[in-house]
Amino acid sequence: MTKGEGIRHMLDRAGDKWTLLVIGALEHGPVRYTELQRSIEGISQRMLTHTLRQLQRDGLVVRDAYAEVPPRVEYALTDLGTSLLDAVTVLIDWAGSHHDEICANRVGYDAAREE
Amino acid sequence: MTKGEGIRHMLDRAGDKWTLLVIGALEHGPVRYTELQRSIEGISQRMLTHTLRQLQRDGLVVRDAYAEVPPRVEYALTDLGTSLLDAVTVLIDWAGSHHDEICANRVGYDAAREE
DNA sequence: CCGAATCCTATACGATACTG
DNA sequence: CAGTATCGTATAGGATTCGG
Repeated sequence: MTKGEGIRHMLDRAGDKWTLLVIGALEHGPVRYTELQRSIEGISQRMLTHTLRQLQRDGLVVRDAYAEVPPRVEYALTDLGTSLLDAVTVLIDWAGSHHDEICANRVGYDAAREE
Repeated sequence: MTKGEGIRHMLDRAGDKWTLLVIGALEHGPVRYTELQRSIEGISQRMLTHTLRQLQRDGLVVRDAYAEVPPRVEYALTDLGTSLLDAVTVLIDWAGSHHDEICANRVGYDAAREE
């Protein structure tokens, strides 16, 4: 596989708005549907469900439903999902380290355009 | 910064369709505009220019124009851009390693839905 | 050769309402 | 509690054309 294909493939899975946030929310073990919705600020039911289905389909997340009253459904990372989280952590750390620098660059760039 | 914010911030820079591909294309030193367009398969002029401007603004890429005939413009990664490329490489490798596995999972998932 | 400007479309996403 | 269904919108991005 070429480098370009690798990047494209990765972005197809993780490039949307919520996928990485959902994976991040599952970092510490199984989480219930409602708990996910609370912990991921701003996500709608529609997108939470949709994102979870995508992740299930790719084998990154497993869904476990318990026949109880009230119903309980838990989602958890598979080994594959965990390995993606590890890989993504590097990028998250980079973003955290350089956030201020990038913001400063933007301010400088925009200021230069206005002259 | 929380983990959620870190993920969101990273995706705001790199989550679009072309950013990481452009950065990847600049891996081995300065590249001319037309050369970039050739090496990044499928990119339109509009998106190449737009993506380069974004990267310039964030300080990830520098633009060098030479007053020659014919005109020559070269783009290159800054140190910041190079550091992002390093962080992204981990994710590219992950995608390459697990591409087949994910495809197989999808086939299995879809087959199960059709029963 | 290196773009900018315009037009157009697909789709990702949010809001809302409803169900087992 | 854990979803599904429907609708409306915003925007990313492609195609095309024109300019320095």
